[in-house]
Amino acid sequence: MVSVHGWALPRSRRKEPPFFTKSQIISVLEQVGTLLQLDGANPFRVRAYENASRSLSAHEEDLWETVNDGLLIDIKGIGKGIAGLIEEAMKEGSWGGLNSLYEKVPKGLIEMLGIPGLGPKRIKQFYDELGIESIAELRSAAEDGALSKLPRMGKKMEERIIEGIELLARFTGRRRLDIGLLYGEAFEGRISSISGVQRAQLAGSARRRKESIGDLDIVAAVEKKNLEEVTEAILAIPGIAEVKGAGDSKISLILESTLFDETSSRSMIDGGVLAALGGEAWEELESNSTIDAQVRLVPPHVFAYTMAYFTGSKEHNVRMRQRALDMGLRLNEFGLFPLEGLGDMKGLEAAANGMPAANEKEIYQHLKMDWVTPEMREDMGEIEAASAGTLPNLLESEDIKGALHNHTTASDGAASLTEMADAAISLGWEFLGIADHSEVLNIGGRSIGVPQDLVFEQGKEIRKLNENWQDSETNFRILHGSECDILADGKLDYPENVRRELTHVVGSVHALGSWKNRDEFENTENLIKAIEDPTFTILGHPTGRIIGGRDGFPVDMHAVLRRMGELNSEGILKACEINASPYRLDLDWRLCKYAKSQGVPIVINPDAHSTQGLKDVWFGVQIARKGWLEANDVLNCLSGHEIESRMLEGRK
DNA sequence: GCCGTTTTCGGCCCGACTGTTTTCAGTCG
Repeated sequence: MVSVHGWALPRSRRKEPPFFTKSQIISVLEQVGTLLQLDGANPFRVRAYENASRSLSAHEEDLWETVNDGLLIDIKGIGKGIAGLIEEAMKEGSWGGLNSLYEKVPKGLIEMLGIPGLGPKRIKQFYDELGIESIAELRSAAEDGALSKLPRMGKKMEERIIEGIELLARFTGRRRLDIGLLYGEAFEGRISSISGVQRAQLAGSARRRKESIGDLDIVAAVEKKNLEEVTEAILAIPGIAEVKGAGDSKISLILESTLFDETSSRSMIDGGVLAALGGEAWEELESNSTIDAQVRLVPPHVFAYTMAYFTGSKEHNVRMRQRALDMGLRLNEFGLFPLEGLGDMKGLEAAANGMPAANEKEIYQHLKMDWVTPEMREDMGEIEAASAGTLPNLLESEDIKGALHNHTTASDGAASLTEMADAAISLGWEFLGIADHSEVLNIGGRSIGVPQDLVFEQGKEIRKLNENWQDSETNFRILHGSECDILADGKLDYPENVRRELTHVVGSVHALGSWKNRDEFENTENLIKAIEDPTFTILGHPTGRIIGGRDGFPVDMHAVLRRMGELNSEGILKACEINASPYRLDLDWRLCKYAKSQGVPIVINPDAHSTQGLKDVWFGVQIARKGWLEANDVLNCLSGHEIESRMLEGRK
């Protein structure tokens, strides 16, 4: 659902420039794109704003510096018009002509965009012709039959709109990666086992391991003669709540959790994903969830092309097609063919005359590129790297030898120190970092932090366990850390002598309230202040976001990572966590490459509150791969011995 | 609105599905 909250031009609380932050400008540009659509603007002008917003998010430098250096228009996608807008906003604090655009478009129109099947054109038509400004008005107009009197509208559209409004109310939007993968893999398994399906594979954002998934895409290779019976078999799979459409090549439906009722469905899920899922995910599945899914049925010889196409991302595909065009070729979901000489042939007919590809690798080869792993297909530089042969050698799950941020019963964990250690050993790890909450933390009025004297007790217990393992020649050790609260003023919890007792300090913000009510400049300053504390080693869940739950606090992560990079270059270890819980996945993958470029080491931390929770590391690895990270960039790949000395030596 | 080994105009990715039509517009991914 498109949230109307925040759909207004921001007002600056600052007395001097820069009056707005980069993230505020990014969000305004994106909103302007949507508002222009609803205003009936030229679609290419709309796209220009969307592109500008996107390229600004990818822009790694300090925006205020870029503006002052006059380098704004050097950013691809930002021309004279939008550059002027940004400059005025940052320097003068005003938004020029945008005010009238924001006033002109009623907020209810934005909400209507969330209704499936309704887009800007029809919403504008309803507004212009019938004065409809809200979902409630739209509903009554549909029920009264007023909509069907408009051109190219009929009874069916009215029904679809009413259904869409109900769906919007029920369906809360995107699913977390863990939930999406669970559905996706179970459904993929079901379809694969249908006779007549040569192969079926999950594509889309689930295959790209996005942190949240809007809907599932599954591609199935089916001979034409089997199409009918396969379609029938797919529609008979248990767990289909609703069929939204079914054509010759595409079936759209809504899945619900009864898909998992039979154990055979569960057994079809990939071991890695299944193992990584705790009981909570299952409970959530049982309770409420549904997810949209699309199945694409294609002839086996074009399967690779269709997989590439529906894996996306949209942005990656646009670049791929552009590259094909530059080589005089047309790329689509059926194949790759010369622009000339095909006459009016289209789609599958044309594919018969195209360049064959048995797998995705061959498609990329045709375009003179290395194969790009699905996680990286986001147009974040992978097109250029694949063309130049400089793609990174990504981190693998097998490279992980431990993790540094986990909880025990000393704070809010469910398992004891020895239970957590045993679980880590059975995963084949060489080390486990314990980082229970610091003293100040209480949740719901109940203190869950570890009091100072117990920190010293925990240290003794850990030293004893480590000695035992050493004596028995077990290659395993516990690293004694703390997840130390970063207070609102940028100071760390615990007196310094307590923090000095520890091998590592994971500094995290928990009292989000005061951080969310402050502006980005102040938050960035306070976060950097905390990081500069000599005892601080790892930045835990940097923004505090909960996927599908709440946004993080506003902070300029580029600036934070730049400062961390400077300190690392002085030989002081300041690492950044990728919190691997599927609820967080924070540091965001979009920032990993930048962290790496600044020389900031990454630690993938499951933030486990139980033995099962350790397996969340798998999700962190997916996100690290999505962020271009290699084993060298990730501290989890050090041996137990190396990590301990790295932590101790890095502290100055 | 942006962009240019086709630079100041004329493009801007491509196809399926649906519902409305009798050739196509809107939406979606």
